[in-house]
Amino acid sequence: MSDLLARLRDRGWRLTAQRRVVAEVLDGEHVHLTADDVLERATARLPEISRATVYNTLGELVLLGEVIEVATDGRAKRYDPNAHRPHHHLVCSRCGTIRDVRPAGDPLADLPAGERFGFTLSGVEMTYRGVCPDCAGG
Amino acid sequence: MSDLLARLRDRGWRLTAQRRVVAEVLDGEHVHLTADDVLERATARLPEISRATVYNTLGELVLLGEVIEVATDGRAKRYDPNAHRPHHHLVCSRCGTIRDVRPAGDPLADLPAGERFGFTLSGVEMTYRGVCPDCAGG
DNA sequence: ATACTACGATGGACGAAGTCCAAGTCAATA
DNA sequence: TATTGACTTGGACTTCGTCCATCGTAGTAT
Ligand SMILES: [Mn+2]
Ligand SMILES: [Mn+2]
Ligand SMILES: [Zn+2]
Ligand SMILES: [Zn+2]
Repeated sequence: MSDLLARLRDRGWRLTAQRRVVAEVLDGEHVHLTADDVLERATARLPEISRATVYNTLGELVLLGEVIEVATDGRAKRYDPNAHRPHHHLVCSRCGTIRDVRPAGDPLADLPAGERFGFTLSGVEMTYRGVCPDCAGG
Repeated sequence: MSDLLARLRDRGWRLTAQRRVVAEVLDGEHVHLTADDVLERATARLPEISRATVYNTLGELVLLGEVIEVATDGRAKRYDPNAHRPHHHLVCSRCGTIRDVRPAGDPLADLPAGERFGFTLSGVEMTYRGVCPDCAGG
């Protein structure tokens, strides 16, 4: 995490209180916050931060490859700091909780040539759906 | 397609000109239109149709399992009439074209128990990304 | 330490996508 | 052909996100 701030400084980022707070809020495992979640938590630490700055900072982190945008539903995008180890997502259909998962196998290789329509493939996103233990009443 | 209208009538649907037109517009292979696309094409056939009716009808078709909602990006949802044979999607990163694809293997089975976090799995969506032949300049 | 300045922050207007509602219309039935 | 409840309509509203003119400040130079 302070690694993150160091990387950003190296890339010429001006280290402002706002950017620091957004980076702090995004720290952790299985973190998939909406921009408004980030704004809310950032505001708790730095009351005068603005919505525009949260969006700006998130957008920059995405461009730098430090954060991944996840769109598991038609609602607000989620921002995922776990950008350095590729993974997929498991989403609870009831409460929306999202977990990071790593399926076995190579899904890219599983797309036969006859099903590629001449595309040059670059990646694949998988969204597993299910019901989490809490929502199943276990 | 007229199968569709028959199924809908059987399920107690009132067969209006608007619903007929929406169903017609959604006919075909590799069809993934936004609600506004549907509205535009429906308006060409039935000028007085309203946006609300397009959304209402699409929503009903989704509930009935006749159409699938596809959210491949953070933009407008796409509506896919190919609901009866399960498939995944291949999306061009440049132009946004979407093709239906059927990867080999069973991606659900590829999620190890240790990666399921106690969830009861119900399905998985895969979005392959790449560049289509047209956009690659071939 | 102080001044400078370009980069970043701000808030509010704007836009895109989608939902909701009260009032009017019409498909199906008798 | 009369009836009626389901369907349609336009517009207001909500949510999510972008844009922009202006202000503030982090980093640098002196
Ligand atoms: Mn994740
Ligand atoms: Mn499809
Ligand atoms: Zn849950
Ligand atoms: Zn393309």
